[in-house]
Amino acid sequence: MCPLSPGKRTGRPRSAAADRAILAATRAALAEQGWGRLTLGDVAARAGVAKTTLYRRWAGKNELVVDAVAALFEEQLELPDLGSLEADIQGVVLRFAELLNRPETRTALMAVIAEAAHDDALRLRIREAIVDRQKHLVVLGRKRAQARGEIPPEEDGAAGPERDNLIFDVVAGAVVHRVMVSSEPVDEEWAGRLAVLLVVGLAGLHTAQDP
Amino acid sequence: MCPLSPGKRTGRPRSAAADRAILAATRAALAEQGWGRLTLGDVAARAGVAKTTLYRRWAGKNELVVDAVAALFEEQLELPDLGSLEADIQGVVLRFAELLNRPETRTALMAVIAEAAHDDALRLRIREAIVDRQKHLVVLGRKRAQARGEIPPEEDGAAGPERDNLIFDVVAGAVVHRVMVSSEPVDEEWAGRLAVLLVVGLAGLHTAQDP
Amino acid sequence: MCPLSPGKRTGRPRSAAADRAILAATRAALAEQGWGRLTLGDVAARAGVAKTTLYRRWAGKNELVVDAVAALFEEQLELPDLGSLEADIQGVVLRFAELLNRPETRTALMAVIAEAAHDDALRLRIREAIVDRQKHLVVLGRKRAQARGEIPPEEDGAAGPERDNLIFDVVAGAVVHRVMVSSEPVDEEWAGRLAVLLVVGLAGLHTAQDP
Amino acid sequence: MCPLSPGKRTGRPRSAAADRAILAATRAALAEQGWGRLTLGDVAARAGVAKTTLYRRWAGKNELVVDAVAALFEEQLELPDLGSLEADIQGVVLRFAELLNRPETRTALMAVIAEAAHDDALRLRIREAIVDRQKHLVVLGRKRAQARGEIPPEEDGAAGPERDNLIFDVVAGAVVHRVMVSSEPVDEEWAGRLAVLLVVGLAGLHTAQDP
DNA sequence: TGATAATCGAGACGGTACGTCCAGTCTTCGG
DNA sequence: CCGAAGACTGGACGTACCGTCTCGATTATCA
Repeated sequence: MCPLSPGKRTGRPRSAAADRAILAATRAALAEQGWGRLTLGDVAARAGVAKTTLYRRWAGKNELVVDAVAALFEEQLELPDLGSLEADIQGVVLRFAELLNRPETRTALMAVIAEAAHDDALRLRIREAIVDRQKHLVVLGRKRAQARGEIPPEEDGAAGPERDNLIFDVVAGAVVHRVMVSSEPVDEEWAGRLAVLLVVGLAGLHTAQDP
Repeated sequence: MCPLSPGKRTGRPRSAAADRAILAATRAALAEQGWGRLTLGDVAARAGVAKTTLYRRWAGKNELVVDAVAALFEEQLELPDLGSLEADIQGVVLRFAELLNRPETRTALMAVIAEAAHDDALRLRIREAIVDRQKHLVVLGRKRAQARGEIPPEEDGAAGPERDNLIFDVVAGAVVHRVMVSSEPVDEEWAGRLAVLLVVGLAGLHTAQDP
Repeated sequence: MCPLSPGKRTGRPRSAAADRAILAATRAALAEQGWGRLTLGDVAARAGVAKTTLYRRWAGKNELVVDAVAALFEEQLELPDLGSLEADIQGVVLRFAELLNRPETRTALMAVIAEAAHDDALRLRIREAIVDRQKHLVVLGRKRAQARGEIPPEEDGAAGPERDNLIFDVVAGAVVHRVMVSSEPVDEEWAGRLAVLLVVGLAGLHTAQDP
Repeated sequence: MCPLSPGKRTGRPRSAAADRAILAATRAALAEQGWGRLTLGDVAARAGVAKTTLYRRWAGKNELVVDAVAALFEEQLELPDLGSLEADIQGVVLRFAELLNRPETRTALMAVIAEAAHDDALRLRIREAIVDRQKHLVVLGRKRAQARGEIPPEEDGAAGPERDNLIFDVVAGAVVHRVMVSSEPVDEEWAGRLAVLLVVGLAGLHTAQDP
């Protein structure tokens, strides 16, 4: 997630403040203009930095924006323990939606995902910086539910992780789609319905798979 | 889904052939170059049309691409009648995933959604041209299932449409997320699991709501 | 100087009013925008006429403007008989300068001359429509002066017409240069000095040629 | 006569070579294509320079062409010392006519003058870059003639400069008119006649003014 | 009284150039 | 060596006109 490796040790050292200013400026510009109108010249100007400095540290728009966005996800997402699987899901859905409604995240996340559609390296970078952190929450939630006895303990085999992935895609996908495409609010009611759907459906998956 | 409204009746009428050629050229260019390298000049040249003609009908890249992609959804997305709700869902999921794996759709859809994050008019256009058509499938699927007796008939109230919207966001969101973010294949097995999750979870929603 | 030949006799006849409106609109637009920003679309709009109508009658910008300008010179220039060659010259210089100070003439005349720099047909058209009419004044003025006995009568040979041409170029050229390039006023004083210069110089030419 | 003022001192300095290449390319393109077909894109390409560079230094076609042509006047127009006022005038007239017969000058000079008819800034630029240099020749010629005793020494008052201006407008105007409008050759004979007219007329002006 | 024919308005069409903007690189100065 | 400033090439942008065309609607003369 860091800029291009500095590597050398002689000469004037790079300003760490500049790095922070650039990333902040990137987020601000992105929120205002969107990906398509985001210009590196504008970012540099906002950060009070020369374009040269910017290009010395990042290879291009994509890399810069991914780094800028990754910081947003760094500490925002954690799984609250609300006593039941259904409540936990509802809680994390609400948190995630809240994150997606902040204009900087809203624009930035979709922009990098879109750009990743034809850029494998960028996709990998997104996975490491953002997605894997989220996916971890699913595993954690499942383990808690198993500990509570809400769902049966892990059977050995590929079915478990596959189920985790399905849950992850459903939760993240549904929230993103609701917010970005349907552009309707993710409130407690909607989140509750999604949670019910998942908990009940998840039980159905278990019985369907190992009868 | 159509270009900017003509509205008048005098003067030389717009060539319908040009419309078709432009949309086809847009899809071809999109598949070859990707969103970032797509130039309207190139599209015009491929379509054998002047740039002016293109700008006379669409306000910009985004609007053009939405219309170009919408046509794909029109012809590709229909609900197969496979005998059961679960099979129907599985079928439409597979079709949708196939559509999302085409390079033109893959690249275009996410890019316009990202751009729509800060452009209300574009979001509206996407909704009309693409999303509403997809949502119609959900309604159709529910009615078929009710006719088959798989789910209880419509109760009056807001709960029905809300449930449709939830289903829609879950199906579309999960497929998009699986393909674009997790970048893992949507095969029959995954689609089957998602279908089970939904059918079972949907039943749970009914019992949870009107016990 | 007229529009393209109609030639036929059946069908709807061309509107004579349109012709006048177009020429007037051309002069107006030319005065406001200058040659470089003069657009035929604008002329058509001002004249309340379709572009088609305009192109049906004139082959292009040049032809249209020459015709539009020629009308200005049609009846504006005549030689006042003020009793002496010097006074006549002063008078015609003042009239010509006044014509050149009207914004429509100012812009239009120079524009067509400039365009004629690389268009022989246009130069010919200008000569016939505008220049020859002016040159006639020189001949007329000389004859009057000879009748008054101010200058010796015509000797046979090429020297006479050559001298007329010189006078013509000097008078017309000096006025145009004063107005357009030096952009200083052509007042009675300046016109008077030019007249003296010419009358005295002209006498010098006679004695220099036939001693 | 120079491009837009730079003013600052930091950053990469402007390439002087680019300036020369652009002006040369402008003259070449002008000679080949004429004013109407002169394209700034073409000029840039000929000069091996990006269009941006061109627009960074000149505000438009007119300004660029004025500067490009001004260089020609700089090197071509000087006053030969041929021993007498009459011979000097004849000489400079022939040189000026030769300059006006070059296709690049012919086309360019009239076009910018025409455009200046409704553009004060452009008129000023022409004056500074071209006209004042020519006018200087008149002053120089008069001083030489006074030194030779051909015309009386300067009397104090406004009459002197006014007379210079008259001479200037007559010489420049007559030559331009002969070449551009009458389109007849400026040969030694014609130039000689003009010189006689001026020298004799000039003397007449002196006696008419201070008898 | 129609038929025929050229006109009219409106405005879309293929083109060409425009002048602007941005990406990414390079060059200079100063710290 | 770093950083700010800013000029550089290159290429797409969206706009403006050009001169042509295709319409439907007039308006004349000829049959």
